[in-house]
Amino acid sequence: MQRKSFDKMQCPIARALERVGEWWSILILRDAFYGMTRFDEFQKSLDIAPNMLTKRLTALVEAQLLERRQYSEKPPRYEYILTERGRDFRPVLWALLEWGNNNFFPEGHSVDLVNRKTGKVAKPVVVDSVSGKPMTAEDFGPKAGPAATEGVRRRLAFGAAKRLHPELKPDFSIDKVTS
Amino acid sequence: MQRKSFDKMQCPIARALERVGEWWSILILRDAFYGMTRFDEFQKSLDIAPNMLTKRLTALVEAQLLERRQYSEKPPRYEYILTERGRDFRPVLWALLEWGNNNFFPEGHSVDLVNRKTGKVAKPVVVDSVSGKPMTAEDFGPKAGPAATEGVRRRLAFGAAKRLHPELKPDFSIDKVTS
DNA sequence: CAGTATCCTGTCCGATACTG
DNA sequence: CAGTATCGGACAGGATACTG
Repeated sequence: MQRKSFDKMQCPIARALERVGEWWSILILRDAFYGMTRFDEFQKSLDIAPNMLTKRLTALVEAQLLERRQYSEKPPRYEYILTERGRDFRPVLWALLEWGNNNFFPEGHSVDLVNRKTGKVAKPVVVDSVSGKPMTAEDFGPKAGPAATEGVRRRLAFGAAKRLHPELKPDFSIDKVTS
Repeated sequence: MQRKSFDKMQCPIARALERVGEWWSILILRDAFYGMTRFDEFQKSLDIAPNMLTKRLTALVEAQLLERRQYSEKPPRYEYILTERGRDFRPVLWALLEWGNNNFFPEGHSVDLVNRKTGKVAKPVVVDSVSGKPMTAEDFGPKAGPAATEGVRRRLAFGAAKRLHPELKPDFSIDKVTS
């Protein structure tokens, strides 16, 4: 064992990273969203070593983010298509893009997300679709779910304890809620 | 050189990954959002080797996601506080959490994002704050920005070309927009 | 408590050559 | 075109011991 399995940690972020935490994985998904499906399309775009690409593609297929589909009988040819689970990853990619744009492009943006109808540059924000409110740290926070284990509870309790320090402003967890 | 520098790639997602692409980095940020600030708080929560934690913390400080702040003269003690750039990462974390919850917790959620006022479990979605519309792949797509380089343009053009295949449904880029 | 110092192993990753 | 095979280097990451 070199790296610990994050699956043991009962945390949704850790489990997500278990599938897309590798350096190349997210970039491959990005290109899949750009419409790429074939081995050499990915390879040219990413300038990645072929053996590495094979490995990452295989892992993404096993994690069911991509589906390997034969599109030619002879010669046998395969393409890699985003599954629903893979397409569901889009919000993460966009949040990451927005963060990258805002923080690491002093020279100006290279890519923007654009409204197809109006042509205007979009400004992605995360909103709670239940209440319709933007998900600020003041109004929303993490809370133990039905399947929470001891480790998770401890971490959440920690945030609740620190709530007393008003000069720090993290996402303090919610231990007791006025429901 | 082991890994290529993603900074060379003029892509916002690649640049973002340059800072948070390491396995532990995002988990450290998660705990920072939970309110943790000290070395041993992170260490206990993550069960990470101390030398690795030192390395990752240093990298996050250098990337200006965390700030190392002295909170005691003698003995000299430091804590790690989220900078604004670090706090700005929250939407990514929440998108990742949501994706993890939806896809890898058949046994039920361990952590939910909750509306503090109503106590209801939130459903995070990405919305364009300019138009107020949910950012679906049909209505929004990536487009070359003012500082786009040749490599980026090529990738975007690729998506546009594939637009002709209606059976595939990626985020085809926007080459020409009816503004 | 907050790390530093060593040592070791696994593997990520790149480079290159080769195949049906 | 779509990979497989092989090689080697760098380093992430783990384990442990130690320090002020």
